[in-house]
Amino acid sequence: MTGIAQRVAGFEGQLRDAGLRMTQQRRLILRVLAEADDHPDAKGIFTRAFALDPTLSLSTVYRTMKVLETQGAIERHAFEDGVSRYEHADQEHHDHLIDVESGEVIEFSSDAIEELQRRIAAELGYELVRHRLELYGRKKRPGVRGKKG
Amino acid sequence: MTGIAQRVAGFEGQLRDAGLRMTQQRRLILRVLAEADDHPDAKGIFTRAFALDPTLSLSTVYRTMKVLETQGAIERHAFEDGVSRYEHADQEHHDHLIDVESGEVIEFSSDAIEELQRRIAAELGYELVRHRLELYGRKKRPGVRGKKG
DNA sequence: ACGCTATTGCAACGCACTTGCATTTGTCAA
DNA sequence: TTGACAAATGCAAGTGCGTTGCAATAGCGT
Repeated sequence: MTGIAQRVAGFEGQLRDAGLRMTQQRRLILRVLAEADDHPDAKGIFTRAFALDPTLSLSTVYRTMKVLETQGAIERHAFEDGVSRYEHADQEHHDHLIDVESGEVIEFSSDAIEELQRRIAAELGYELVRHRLELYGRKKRPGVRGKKG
Repeated sequence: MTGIAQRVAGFEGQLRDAGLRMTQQRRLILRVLAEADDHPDAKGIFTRAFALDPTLSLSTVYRTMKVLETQGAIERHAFEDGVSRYEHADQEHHDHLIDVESGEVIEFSSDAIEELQRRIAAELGYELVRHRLELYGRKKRPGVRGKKG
């Protein structure tokens, strides 16, 4: 895993190249994101960041998320409830499985499914640009399999 | 294809069994949905239905969509823009490919991808409950293939 | 240190969707 | 048919997430 400090520093240069500024607020939000191992929404990010700097405002979070997304520093997802959730983007492409009972989000990736999607699009006469795949599942209890359980 | 009239009549019985009423508004919305071959949102359905009966209100459309979904008469999807789109449910399961240029929605289904998803979930220790799969693609121009085109 | 302008906080706004309430209207029983 | 009761409707107000106009603040190059 890359260190948080390096990540933030690296992003600072990226911003500067785009003529943007590395503000206290952006640094703070970036840190919260880097420390997150889940998929928080704007309010969640705000809450965590606000605890560290109570002058932060929610609209700054929204604006910052937009900047970060444009810069490719984070990825935005909207699961079933429709609210935008974020994760930092310094990782391999992956899709998500959501536990329908707990709401827990599990990441996974499958070359087979990526390839299959590309092929399906091709068969329909399309070049695949991107996709959205979410699996919703229920945890299997080990030892219970089949109707006769 | 099933006739619209039968579909509406069939649904009427379904409603009655659930202790609900077949009102003029529901009949009207059902007809609009049956005649739609696209994936309209609530406002789109309202516009089409309003043209046939200008006493209809938008909140009735929203409420009716909820009833229809609960009864399993329609399916709700939310693509990238987040607004809910609807289609009648008397068809096989399918996923969607969205043309990123025109917004056109193409339906497709693939047993291979269904099976693969089930397997992936199983490998993570989950039983697949449902999924959401959307492909976003760009129309391939015939005769242009590869970089040297 | 200075000045330009990006960025911020705040409050107001936009949009999709929901809801409280008084009124209308299916439906079922007589 | 008619009557009555609960379900459904229209309207307007309310939610919730996200955006935006504006005046004040603060990065950053000089």
